[in-house]
Amino acid sequence: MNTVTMQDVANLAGVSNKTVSRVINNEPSVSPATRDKINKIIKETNFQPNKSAQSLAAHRSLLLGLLYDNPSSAYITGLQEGVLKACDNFGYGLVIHPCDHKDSDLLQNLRQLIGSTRMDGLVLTPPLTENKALLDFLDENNKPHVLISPLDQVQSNPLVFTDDVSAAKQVMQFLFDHGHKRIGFIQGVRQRSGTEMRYQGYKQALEDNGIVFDKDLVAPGDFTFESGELAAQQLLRLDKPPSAIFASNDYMAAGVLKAASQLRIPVPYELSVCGFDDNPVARFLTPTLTTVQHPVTMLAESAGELLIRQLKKHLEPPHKASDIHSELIVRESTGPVNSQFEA
Amino acid sequence: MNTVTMQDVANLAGVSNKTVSRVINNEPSVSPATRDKINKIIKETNFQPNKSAQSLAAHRSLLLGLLYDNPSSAYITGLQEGVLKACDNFGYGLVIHPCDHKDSDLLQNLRQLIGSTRMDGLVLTPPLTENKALLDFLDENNKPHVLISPLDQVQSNPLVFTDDVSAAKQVMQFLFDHGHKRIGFIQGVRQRSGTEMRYQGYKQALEDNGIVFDKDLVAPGDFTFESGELAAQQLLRLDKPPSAIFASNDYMAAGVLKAASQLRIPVPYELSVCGFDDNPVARFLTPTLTTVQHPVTMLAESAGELLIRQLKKHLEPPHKASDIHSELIVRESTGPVNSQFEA
DNA sequence: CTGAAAGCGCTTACAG
DNA sequence: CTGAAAGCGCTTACAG
Repeated sequence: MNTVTMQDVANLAGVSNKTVSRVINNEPSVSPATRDKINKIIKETNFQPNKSAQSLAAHRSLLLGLLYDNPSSAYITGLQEGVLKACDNFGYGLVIHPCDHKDSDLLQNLRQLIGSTRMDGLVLTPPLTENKALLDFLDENNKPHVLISPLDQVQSNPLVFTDDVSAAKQVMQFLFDHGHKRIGFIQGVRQRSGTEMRYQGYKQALEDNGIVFDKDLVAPGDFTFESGELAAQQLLRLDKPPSAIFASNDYMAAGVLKAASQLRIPVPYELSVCGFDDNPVARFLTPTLTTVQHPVTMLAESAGELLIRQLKKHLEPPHKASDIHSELIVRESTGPVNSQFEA
Repeated sequence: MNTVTMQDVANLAGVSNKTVSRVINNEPSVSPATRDKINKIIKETNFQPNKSAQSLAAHRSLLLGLLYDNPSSAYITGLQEGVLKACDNFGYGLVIHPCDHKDSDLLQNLRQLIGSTRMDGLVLTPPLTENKALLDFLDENNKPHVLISPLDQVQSNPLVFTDDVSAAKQVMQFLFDHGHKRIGFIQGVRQRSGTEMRYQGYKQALEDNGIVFDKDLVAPGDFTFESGELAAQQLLRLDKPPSAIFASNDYMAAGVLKAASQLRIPVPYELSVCGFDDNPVARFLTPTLTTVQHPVTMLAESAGELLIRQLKKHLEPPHKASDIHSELIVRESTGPVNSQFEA
């Protein structure tokens, strides 16, 4: 296939390979004329530097690692798309690594992976972002890493984050605006920052609207469909059931739709349902789900860029963090209280 | 991190680096004693060969490429999981490459990708497996590739396949067994082998059961939710509507559920619905969807192994193809004709 | 069964 | 602004 080497280009241009190297790496101190000539030859010959040779000589792999442990395929492919975009833009390759955050061999496997790929840096996603042992391990081994995560406290690591508190408040405000006052809430897995932030958003929105918090309207969940179904059964069987349920993610919201169907409660006429994440499932349900779009691809691209900037000394220093906004997506599963929509 | 080199291991073992190389690559003609001693030192020092050096010296990247253009995230992550497993087992890395099979720059982008990564071989999935120009391009550039695809004709390329005809027949047989005689069918994108095979399965099953084919019961679709909804509306408004609808994939089956809901036709009491693929959405719908599990992870692992065998001369020659079976998953959306289930 | 020499295609550190 | 030399850590081709 492409077997042109840097030396070939250098010979054609009548310069040393070092000068070609300078052009490839965008180093300064090459005369414009020389640079142009070399670039022209690179284009003509379709020269592409050999990554293995670059890595070996420069003691860096030009590889980024992407670590995740998430049950949502849509989240994973969104992540990959974003990080790949950043990698492509800066000449990096990507090593994907699905893992199990509860596996006791996690660190051992990771040590193996890093040892064999020599990846230059990593992008981490929840719940791995909350694994102290993992973060310490990366620090000790001097592997730069950027986290993608809801921001719930000051972090010592570079971070790309969403503000899940305000996103949850948006959902609540939408429901208030449609006349709902008794709004149920289904929590996610405990001790995950996103879980806590969405719950805070729920509570703050109640307070901002002068509605007294009622702990009976809060049901536990673990982000699974089944837990959403159970939680909804609990909420809908209350003496004074809610007129709307806000689930901390879309899988649980799908479970709410199922529970409502079994209890013969028509959505959205007697119950409004909201989710979180804008998982594709939200579009395929009947009725379709009102939810919050989680801008995972943009987050991932930012995270990739942030990481690469850290790795490249001659680029500006990394931003400490960046905030990307979520967006409310209104669909059929929500409506005014006791709405009289046509069937 | 791990900065032990082959030379370090050789020095510790009192042999030349060539001998260590032989052990690492499982080459024959090393005395058992020497091999054991070297393996022991490798373990103690936690030595892992530098991939960049291996690639550079051996003129191969030890990288596999995975190409896909599929709207289903679950399909993509399933693929990746399988190919990654094969890669891990044989010391290969994986380069993932989402692409657009309708993009006119497809080949140009691919040329770029292959040139920059030097990937040793590729795994292709539909619809890329049916892109003649792409396959020719890979042949011309001498890049081994394995296809994952339904098998509808003799293929010149190594292939891992499912038999979608018999899988579709399984679905039909299940419906016949429950008394259905008028069964609607929603087709997928034209000229894709899976589409044609599932349709063949539908027709063959009718014939095998002595039921006359009725073209009014077949509606076109394109694998999207929306197309399934439209097709179902068409079928359900027939003078003699079907008592069951078999959609060529789960997204379209989800659309059928929506259409049924809007037409106030209760599923499964007055209509049974079947899909194909066992996409996660099938579990989250209400009612849950009866479908055919597409064993994509197993297919992908087989494809990866097949490809690696081709690349390694000292392993046995590649099997020409292998067949992996699909499995029917029965869920709530199907039942006997006019079933009187409890609500 | 084992090893010495050359080389893969780049970058680094230095010199000018 | 440019280049000559050494070297990154392996494999190849050969010799014994």
